[in-house]
Amino acid sequence: MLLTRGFRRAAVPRLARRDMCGAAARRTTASGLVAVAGGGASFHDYDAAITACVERRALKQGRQVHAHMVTARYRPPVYLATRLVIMYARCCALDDARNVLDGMPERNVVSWTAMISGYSQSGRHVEALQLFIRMLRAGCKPNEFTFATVLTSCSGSQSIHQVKQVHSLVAKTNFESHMFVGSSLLDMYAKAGNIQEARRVFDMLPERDTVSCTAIISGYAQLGLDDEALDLFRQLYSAGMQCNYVTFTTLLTSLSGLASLDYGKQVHGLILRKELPFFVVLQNSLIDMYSKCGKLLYSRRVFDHMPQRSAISWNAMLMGYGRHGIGHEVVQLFRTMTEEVKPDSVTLLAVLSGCSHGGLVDEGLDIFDLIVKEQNAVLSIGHYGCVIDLLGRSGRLQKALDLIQDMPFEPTPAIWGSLLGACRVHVNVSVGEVVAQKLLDMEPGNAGNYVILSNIYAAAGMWKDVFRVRNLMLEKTVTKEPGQSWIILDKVIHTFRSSDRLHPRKKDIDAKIKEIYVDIRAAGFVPDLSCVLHDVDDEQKERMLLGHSEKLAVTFGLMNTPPGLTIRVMKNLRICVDCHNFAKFVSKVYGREISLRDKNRFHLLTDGACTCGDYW
DNA sequence: GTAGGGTTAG
Repeated sequence: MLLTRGFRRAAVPRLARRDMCGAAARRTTASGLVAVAGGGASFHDYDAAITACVERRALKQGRQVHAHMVTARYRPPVYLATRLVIMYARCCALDDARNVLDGMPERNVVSWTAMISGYSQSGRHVEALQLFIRMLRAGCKPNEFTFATVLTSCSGSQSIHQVKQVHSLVAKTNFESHMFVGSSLLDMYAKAGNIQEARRVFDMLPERDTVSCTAIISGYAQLGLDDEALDLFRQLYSAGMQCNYVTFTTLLTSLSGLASLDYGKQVHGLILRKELPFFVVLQNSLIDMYSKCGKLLYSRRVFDHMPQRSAISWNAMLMGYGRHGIGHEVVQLFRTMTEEVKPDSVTLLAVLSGCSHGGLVDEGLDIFDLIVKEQNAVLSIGHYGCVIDLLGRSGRLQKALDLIQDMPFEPTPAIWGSLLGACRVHVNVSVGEVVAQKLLDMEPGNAGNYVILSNIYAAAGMWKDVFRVRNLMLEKTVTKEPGQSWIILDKVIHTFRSSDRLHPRKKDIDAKIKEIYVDIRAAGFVPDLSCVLHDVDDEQKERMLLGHSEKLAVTFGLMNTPPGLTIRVMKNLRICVDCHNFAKFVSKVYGREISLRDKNRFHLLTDGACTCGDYW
């Protein structure tokens, strides 16, 4: 039989077979398949041919082998039919795989699992789970392979109630402590947001490998528990964990969140020393990490040295420039990008938001028009949000309002919020009132909206309305996500919350902040009392403003770093107007550069001015 | 024979 010419399977040890099949396949598929057309092939011929197709993801040849079986009226035994399912599934021909599976008179656990895995790997998680249920109904007992696959689909489909059911099945069959099943299981819990349960599964694993360790670290990272992710990494690393590029990629995500430049550099060094082969994903993480740590030049260095880049690499770099308010670099890099790679929807988002943050209104709008016209791009509400931001920033508030009403999405509070912010900057009462009304209806408990509306009235000198709105606000119960700021000194993270009493050097900080206050008031600083949401007298408001977390962090930085060094402070929310102004004065009076990273962007404050141009 | 963790944006 020419199909497997020069290759005798029985003589080959099992372990070597896979490679031999590959080699045999390369030698035989092209000529062998043609030669086989006339004669009857045996089990071994079919097996070798299918194996070759699986290895090479050769769908066309696979179909030929399958067709050959049909014409030869060869009824494949369970083993061979299963191999066909695997072949089709690996080649992403899921419907063909399913046809073979459905046509099988008998199925075993491998056939079912291969099909489930096919669905799972193509992201068709619901179908994967449905098939798993059919498998159980058919009386087939799942094994560790099945569970590892099904659990992946559980995290993918985010069906919380199925999670528990599958888990209890896993526990019943004693696969909970199987390495693959266990890491799938903990990953599933982590992705469902239940990190405690994920940790419990992880702690119960009798053995741990790189994947299970990475999975649990990634669990913390995905939930934004960056501190915990870093801690756990350090713990596992000193206990001898082996890292690979996925581990580092995950870890870098958390370091980006923390903006921990020192650790970031250290991990980068670790990666270089390991002499890992080139991975685009890992380099992308490095670009993002340096950009979120405020070191855009390092990002660019990584970017420039990449032998290959994906769209994500470009996007990460574009977002970096945008985050730092360097609009012209965004536009320039975008132009270079279009010569090399096809931009995707995230690219457009990056460019638009970059133009907005960098103040390049017309450029941003031009690019938007161009892309919409030329590329028939699929636009998300995020894209509209950016354009509304651009229009708002340039003062074209009515146009922005029209766009909100015309766009094919229901506007979200974030969309209205961005326009309301623009109304405050450009003091537009008429549009502001319309927008605010929408927002107050949608989220009556959000104090921020009342504050901005009252600020608009105040800027327009409409004091009666100011009081009306503030009274309205006090009637509603308001909850706010607690703001916190942090600064990293000597690899120690110092976190501050508003009016924090927990820091061990609280007294020193208080004394220093009062000293600063005197200095900057003398230089012309005026506190913005409208930033205080509570109904208290002005003196109390001033005191509360001084308790804001970003001021505490900046003060702590001023106390503990030598002159000339940039003070780098991070905040989990958008920075407050009064604190922004405070930082401006500090930068001027003390001649210190201050870098403030808020939820959306960097503010680099030098000599009393900020790179955001006071619009954020 | 079938299996687990990862990058930009939100």
